[in-house]
Amino acid sequence: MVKATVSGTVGALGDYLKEQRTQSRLSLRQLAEQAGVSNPYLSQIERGLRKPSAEVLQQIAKALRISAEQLYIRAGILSPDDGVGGSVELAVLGDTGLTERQKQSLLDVYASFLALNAADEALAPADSDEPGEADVSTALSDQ
Amino acid sequence: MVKATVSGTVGALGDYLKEQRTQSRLSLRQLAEQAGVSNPYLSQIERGLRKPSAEVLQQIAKALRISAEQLYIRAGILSPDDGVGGSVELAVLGDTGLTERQKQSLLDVYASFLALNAADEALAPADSDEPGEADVSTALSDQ
DNA sequence: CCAGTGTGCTAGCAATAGTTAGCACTTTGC
DNA sequence: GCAAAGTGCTAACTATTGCTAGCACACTGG
Repeated sequence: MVKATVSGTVGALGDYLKEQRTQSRLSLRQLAEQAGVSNPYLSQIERGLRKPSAEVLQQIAKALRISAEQLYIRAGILSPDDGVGGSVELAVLGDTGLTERQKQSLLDVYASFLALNAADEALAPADSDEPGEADVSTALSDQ
Repeated sequence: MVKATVSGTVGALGDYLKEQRTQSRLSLRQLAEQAGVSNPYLSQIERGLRKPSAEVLQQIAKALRISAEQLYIRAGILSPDDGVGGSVELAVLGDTGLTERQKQSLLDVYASFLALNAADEALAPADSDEPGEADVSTALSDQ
């Protein structure tokens, strides 16, 4: 079964989209209705046969509670560090949806990752690619 | 001269777009070339006659060094504090010091926090049955 | 005065986004 | 066993995107 993507990148978007949808336990029709598009069309987007318009993509992202920009990035359409090079610390601290403790925890984890990588790099340089599907999906204990 | 906006919101996007372009001292053709679209088309977008596709909008935003999400928000298409806690996601995804798996983990934790708070705030469990029992420390040690 | 180049805009066409109607398959309940 | 309602997909059509060619106006400098 060959994959019939219209143009490389779109397939990735569709895959990510579907992944997010199923993870949200939404049926194709449900998401389609929430996003205000027809279900066949959403189906085609997920299979990479169509490229959604800006408005449609926005609606879908909204329905999935994710950023459209993130959708682009994850789909490989937009390079992560183009004009949007916001620092993680600032973004986290400025987030109004997090408590102070949560911010602290998040930044601790972030710092740990960076430290870990720094140590790694010292030992074995030249690491860049990995097919990461690290689904932690953890509901942590109360913060 | 009838006001010829295709649909309310688009006009706003066009206005903001033009504002950004002139502010960057770019001619219509210059921006069009940088964004990889034709100048007549860009013109039409600015006047609210056409709604650009997701890809085109992204290219334009990139050429203007602004976020497409910002474009949406400023144009009034997307409400600022909607589903878009996006800046954290963007910052994390754009961080070159993290591996993909680490980004995923971090964002999962972040999402968990948000979900937790949302549930709290609404005082409505609205639970969707979380399978994972992992914990921050687990996510950490395993990267 | 008029070629040359810059600006943005209009017209008309080709490609494709997004639609409604309906098929095939699976599960649920009577 | 089979209606009913769920899932996703195909097909044919309309509406819109985004293109190329070219116009009208302003500003240069020869």
